[in-house]
Amino acid sequence: MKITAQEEYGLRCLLQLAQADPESGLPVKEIASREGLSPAYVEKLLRLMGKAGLIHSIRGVHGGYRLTRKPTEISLGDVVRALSSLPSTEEICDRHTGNLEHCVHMSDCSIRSAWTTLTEAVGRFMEQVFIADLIGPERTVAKRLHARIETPFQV
Amino acid sequence: MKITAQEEYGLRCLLQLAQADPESGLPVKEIASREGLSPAYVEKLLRLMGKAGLIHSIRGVHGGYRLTRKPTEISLGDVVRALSSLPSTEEICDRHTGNLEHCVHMSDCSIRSAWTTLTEAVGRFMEQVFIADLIGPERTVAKRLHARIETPFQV
DNA sequence: CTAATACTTGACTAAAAAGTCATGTTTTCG
DNA sequence: CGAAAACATGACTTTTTAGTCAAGTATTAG
Repeated sequence: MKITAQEEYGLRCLLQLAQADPESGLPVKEIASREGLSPAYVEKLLRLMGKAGLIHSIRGVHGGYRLTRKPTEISLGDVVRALSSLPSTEEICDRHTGNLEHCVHMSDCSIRSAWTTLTEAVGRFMEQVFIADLIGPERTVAKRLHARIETPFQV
Repeated sequence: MKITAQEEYGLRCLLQLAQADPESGLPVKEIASREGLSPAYVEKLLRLMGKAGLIHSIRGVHGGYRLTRKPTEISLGDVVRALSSLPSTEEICDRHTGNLEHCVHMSDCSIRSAWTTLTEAVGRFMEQVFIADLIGPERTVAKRLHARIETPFQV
């Protein structure tokens, strides 16, 4: 259970766009150099987010990428879904069938309860956090997230 | 952000041990056939959990694997750590440095706040759930987890 | 003491994810 | 109209993760 490379780098690229002038857009090269990534890789990440409708591009000399929506209207969940996927219980059950066609625990699976509980909580978090919330100094952002989502997983 | 195959299958194998007679232990072959996995793969998963000290084995004709601790004393976090790792913020920052030696956001990273918040919540969940909690019918387990962890990520 | 059961290990292969490359298209500046 | 800037894309290579294999060692029943 980890944050994947695509999720991490894709989010960073999107955040660059969110912080750039919304009128002019940002060229791939510029994003790549700001993040220390190869332009080819940044293209690929932007492509994924473009397919998901989060960004669009303008070709030609003064081209570049821009957000299609405001940073207040793009959730962390939107971004992660574009780049890989949020964990979903169905996916786990469908993919992890071992050597058989169906999972042996199909009808009654206690592990499913655990993943569902976890998965739903992670999903809720990701839908409540917006790109706009992630702009600013680290401390400020941390406070903002904690204020928004009080006592996550309270005991 | 997903549950990995190793985490899923490893947990299933451990749960088989938790449900088996603690005196006699369970042979690899038996676990494999109950879960629809290859014996070779089950060996590998058990090896990982053995290294983490969660289980131990007895060789010979009446051998097999057993838990070293009671199911009430093994957390979901213990299992996931043995099989892959819980997401940790340091790991993300160390591994995702792009083409550079250090991450460009080293000194001040707002994304780190988001991953830290999420990561800590997931970690708390995993430490609060024990293998013993996962034994029983799906509905029962679901209720148990929800009762234990009220309104996770409350709005 | 030997055959059968069962764990042990390191090296191997296969599949998926991450990241790159080459080639092409669009737009604008001079 | 070129040349340059910048996006577009499919195929490719590399790396990581998943899963298998072969050749062991330990234990016990007979």
